[in-house]
This record gives sequence, C-alpha cells and structure tokens, in this order.
Amino acid sequence: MPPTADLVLGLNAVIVAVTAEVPRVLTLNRGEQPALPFGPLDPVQDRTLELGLRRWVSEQAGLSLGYVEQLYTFGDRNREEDEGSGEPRVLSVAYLALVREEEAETVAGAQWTDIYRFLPWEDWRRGGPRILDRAVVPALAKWRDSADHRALRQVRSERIDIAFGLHGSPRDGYRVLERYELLYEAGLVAEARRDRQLSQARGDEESPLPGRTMAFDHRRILATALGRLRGKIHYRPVVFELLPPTFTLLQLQRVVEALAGVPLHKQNFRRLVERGGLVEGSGRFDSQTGGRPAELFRFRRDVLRERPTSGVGLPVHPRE
Amino acid sequence: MPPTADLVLGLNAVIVAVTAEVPRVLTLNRGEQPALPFGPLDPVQDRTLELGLRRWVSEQAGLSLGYVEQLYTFGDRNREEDEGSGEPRVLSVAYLALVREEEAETVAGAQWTDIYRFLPWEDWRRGGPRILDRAVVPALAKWRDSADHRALRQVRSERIDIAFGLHGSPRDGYRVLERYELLYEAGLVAEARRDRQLSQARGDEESPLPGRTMAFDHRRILATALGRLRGKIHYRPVVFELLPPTFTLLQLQRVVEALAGVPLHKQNFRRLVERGGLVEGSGRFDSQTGGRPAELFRFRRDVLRERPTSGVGLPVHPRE
DNA sequence: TCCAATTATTCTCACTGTGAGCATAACCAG
DNA sequence: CTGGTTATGCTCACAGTGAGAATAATTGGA
Repeated sequence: MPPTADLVLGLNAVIVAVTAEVPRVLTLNRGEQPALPFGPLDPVQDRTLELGLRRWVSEQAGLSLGYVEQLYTFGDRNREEDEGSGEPRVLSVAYLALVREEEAETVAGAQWTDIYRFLPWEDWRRGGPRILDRAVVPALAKWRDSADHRALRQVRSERIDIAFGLHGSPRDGYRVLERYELLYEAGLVAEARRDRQLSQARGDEESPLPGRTMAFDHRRILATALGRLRGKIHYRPVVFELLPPTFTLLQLQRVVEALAGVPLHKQNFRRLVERGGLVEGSGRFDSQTGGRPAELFRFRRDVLRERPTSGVGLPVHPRE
Repeated sequence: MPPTADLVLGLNAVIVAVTAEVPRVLTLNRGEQPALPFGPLDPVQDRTLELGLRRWVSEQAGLSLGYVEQLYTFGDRNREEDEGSGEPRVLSVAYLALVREEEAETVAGAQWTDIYRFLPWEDWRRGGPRILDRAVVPALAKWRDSADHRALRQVRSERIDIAFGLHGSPRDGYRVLERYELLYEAGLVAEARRDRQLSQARGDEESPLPGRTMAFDHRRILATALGRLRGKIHYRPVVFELLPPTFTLLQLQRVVEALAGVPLHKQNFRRLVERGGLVEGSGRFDSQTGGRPAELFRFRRDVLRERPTSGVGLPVHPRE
C-alpha cells in the first residue's frame, strides 16, 4: 500500500451551541458561501484525530471544545469535474462538538448561524413548517412524477413518504440526512445544481428551495450532525453540555426542543427528567420567569452510573 | 492544505455472518495474528468509499456484500514506535458488512471466526461468562487498587462498574467498545502490552486475559462493530440481512441472541416481531424442529414504510 | 398404540412508561 | 386585590413489556 499523495485529509467540525432557543452552528466565510470550520491533521504532532481537531479549533477560533464526537467520514467524489482534473481527492472526517452558551463568543470571521436557516424544513416547533407544503412537497411530487417508469415512480413515492412522513408514515425527527439527500438527489437544493454543473446542462431543473446553501458538502455534514444529535439526546444526557451549570427546567426543555425541532409537553418533560434522575434541585430559585419563580436545577452526574443509557427521550407523537 | 504524503488511507471491513447460532467475522492470516480484511482506496477509480470497499472485497474474497455501513475512522497513533520512525501514519475507515449464511463460503486464506473467541466476556447467552468472575473482574480490581491516588481509584472504580455492570449498575450490552478500551487501558489485553512494548518495560503488568489477540487495532474495530450492531437491531430490522429469505421464528431469535449475546423470552420475542409487523407467515412449515412444526416466516419489507424505526428491541433486563 | 419429550403457539396478568390535561401554587403588574 | 403568567403536583387512560401458564402438534421409543 503506497502512500497516496493524490489525497488530502482534513477534519471538519460541526460546533453547536443553543442560545435563546435557537440552535446555532459555527460557520466561517470561505468565499461566497458559509462553510464549516475545516483544519488539517498533523500526522506528526497530533496523536489522535480528536486531539488534532481540538488543537486547530483552539488555535483558529479560540474555542475550547467540551463534548466532541466523531460523526462520519466523507470521501465521495461528488463533483464530476474532479474526475479528470489533477485535483486531489478530499477526505474529511467530520466531528460534532457541543459548547456552552456562555463560551460561544463570536470570533473574527466566524459567526453563529441558526441551523434551521440551512435546513428550514426541520423545525416543527410551531407546527409543520410552511415551506414544506408550499415548496418541498410539491417539488418532490414533481420529481416523483418526472420518473420515466412506473416502478421508479413507485420507489420515489415511498422514499418521499418515509423521509418526510407523508401518507400515513410517521414523521421521524432523526432522518435529517435522509431528507437532505432526497432533496439533493431530486435536484432541489442549490448544491445539487452546482455539483452537476458540467454534466447536466438540461433545463428541466426546479428552482432551488429556500434554505441557505453551504460550501462543498457542508450542508450534508450539518444534516448528519443534526440527525445524530437528535438521536443522541434520546439515550445520553448530552443536552447538559449546552447549558450553564444551573438552569430551570423550562430552559432545559427549550434547549431540547430547539435541537429536536418539536414542542414538548411541559409536565411530562418535568416528570421525565426528574423521575429519570437526570437532574436535582439546587434549592435556589430564578425569579425572572414572569410568573412563579422556577427552581434552579443541576445535572446529576451520578445518573451515568445508575442508568447508563438515559436521555431525555423525545416523544414518538409530538404535539402539533 | 498540502497533500499529506506521510499518511496512508485504507478501508477495513468487519464482515459478519451468523451460522449455527455462532456470530462469525471474516478474518485473514496476516503474520501471526488474525486480521480484518484491509484494502486501499483508489482515489481515481472509486467514486465513493463504500464502492471502493465493495470492489476490493469482491476482488479479494469473492464476496458480494449486502448491507454495508460505515463504522468509524481510526487514526490514533497507538504505537510509540511510530513517533520518530519514518513510518507513515495509517488512517483506516472501518465498515460493518452483513452477509447471509449461505453466501458465507470460506475463501482461500480467509476464515470465519467466532466473534466471542476475540471478546469472550461479551457472550451472556448462558449466563455470565466464567471468564468474568474468574479473570476479568479480579484483574480490573487489581488495576483499580494499583492507582496511586484515592481519587483515581474512585474514578476507575466507577468506570469499571459502569462498563461491566457491577455493584448495582445495570449491564449494558452495547458498551462493547467501552469494555474493550477499559481492558486495554488496564493493560489486560495482549494488544496493550504489545503497543506499550518500547515505552514500558515495567514488570508490574498482569498476564493478558483469555480471548484471542488480533493484529493492529483490529480487536478494537471488532468491538466497535459488535456494539454498533447490537445497538442497530434495536431500531432497524438489520437481522434479516443475515437470514435466508424464509425462516422460523426460533431461527430468527437465535440469530438475534447470537449478536446480542443474551437469551430472550421466546413468547415475548414472537409477540414483538409478529405484532411489530416485522414478519409475515408464509403458510409453509418446517418439520425439522424436533417438536411441533414451525411456520416459515419472511421479512415484511413494508414495515420500513409503516414504522420506519422498528427493530427487534432487546430487553433491558435480560433473563439470566 | 400410547406415552414422554420436544418445540410451537396462544393467552393472561402485573407493572411501567408515557401522552394528555386538570388543578393548585407563587409570583408580577396594574 | 385581581387578572395574567409561569411553576408544580396529580390523575387517568392506554400501550408496551417481562414472566409464565396452558394448549397444540409433532417425534421416538416403550
């Protein structure tokens, strides 16, 4: 196995914070479109991939990452142009990182952007997003009907139903990547048109949907991160990485809702985290609620020992 | 970002099949120790990583892979020797693949090995493995007590309890990697001693535990794969990738048990897969059961549309 | 032929987790 | 002191699940 010099390795970071009920991702301005932070691995200096990531994030953004988790390794050649050109193949190992609200200071050249600016069809907190019925579903239907063969139409129809929870299929908050990839395949996100630029000069493409474009395949990476994060809060208490040491239950609920993209039943949420042993009261109270003061809680680290797989469990049938 | 020539990229495959109630992994003889299949990525030819994997597995082993899923990317430098030497850094993207029993033919130089030969402490189908009480737990206790400071002993104690489900902590079948890494850190698996060879010539190490060693970090990769697979059958019907098109419910149960490493309640298992809509009766029967003939079932593909997140759900409190 | 052993299949029962909503408590602004 | 607002406590219905009894349909030998 010879060293492969025609290959570049990088690390991508999806750095997430939640401020004021808005889930945000750290983005950089690389060219026209926002991009995720990207850094190289120093094969000599960095003993592990994760340490390498922490090193350059710290150097570049002055951010000290708390929770870090490897997401996925992206290495598909999605631009036709790459094929013949002498450009090296890019392989990127993507990481998900969570930082606390307070530490989320804006660094020069970087900004915290609402994740749902990039994936507007994922926010169901105030009911089904309008963009879905107005733009996404009709465009997908058009794509479905444009298939040449009946069988292909059937396949597309099922994929659409499953991904977006239509026609009786339950909606599944975790399938963020599946939804994005469907939209990409259907040519409904700007990235798809950009990537196909040279090979497809056909005029039958839809105009791209609302939702901000990102550089390279970064929106795909973001979708992967959001899906993973939504799944993770089910069975691991990761939300607390995003909160100050002490918080009210409503604050906690809002953070979970922001990530999950669905509204939760307040009383049941309280029951879940309290009876699940995830939090403990501090005895202190927050009177800035606008109503009855709320007790300040803190995360019970012991829960990791008692109930190793405990999370805040999202509802199967969220309220509308 | 310059091309990094001092870096080698490869793809590893954990190819799993279940035959006769034994979960097996395809291993090759590379040197003294068994190794996982490993192949390069051809940056020019292989459009995607997964296609690259399928290509060389097909070429080398004559195996056509069914279900394939990316596992994790390993790139830690775990051998001190690498540091100064001119050896390139190895980065490997590991994949999990499932193949059907019938297709699991032995290829020259390759063999199907019982996964629990490598991870004997993971098989709880006939109660807690003897190796646990006899060797693992005492050795871990020794390691815990060898810590210099009280605080460190406490930390180690908790980690051991959580990982192995001791002292009231529930046992968690998915924490396969966590358990292996703990044993590695404690110097209880041969790989740890091998990797520390040069830096630690101390004589205070335990003799390695039972359980076969693998080349490089392949046992770690295998542990990752088993943990992921155990988690996956919870919420995705992947088991069927390992079964013939038609099977009895007991056959299905045995395969799940083999992977989960836990015995299941027969009647409840039937209720789960039947009421969950995962299978449908074929009307035909298998009379080779030794008792009353069992109906042959097949996987209901429709379930993917109706209940997108359905699996066979392992019990939280498995029978002993 | 009939019985014991074996496996398959059907049901019951208790308990827990969860979705939904009512009721009460404690604060604020006017 | 009153209405608005948020926090907290509690009840009820119902689905899912762990456990096991009971019944059905075979086979192999006594």
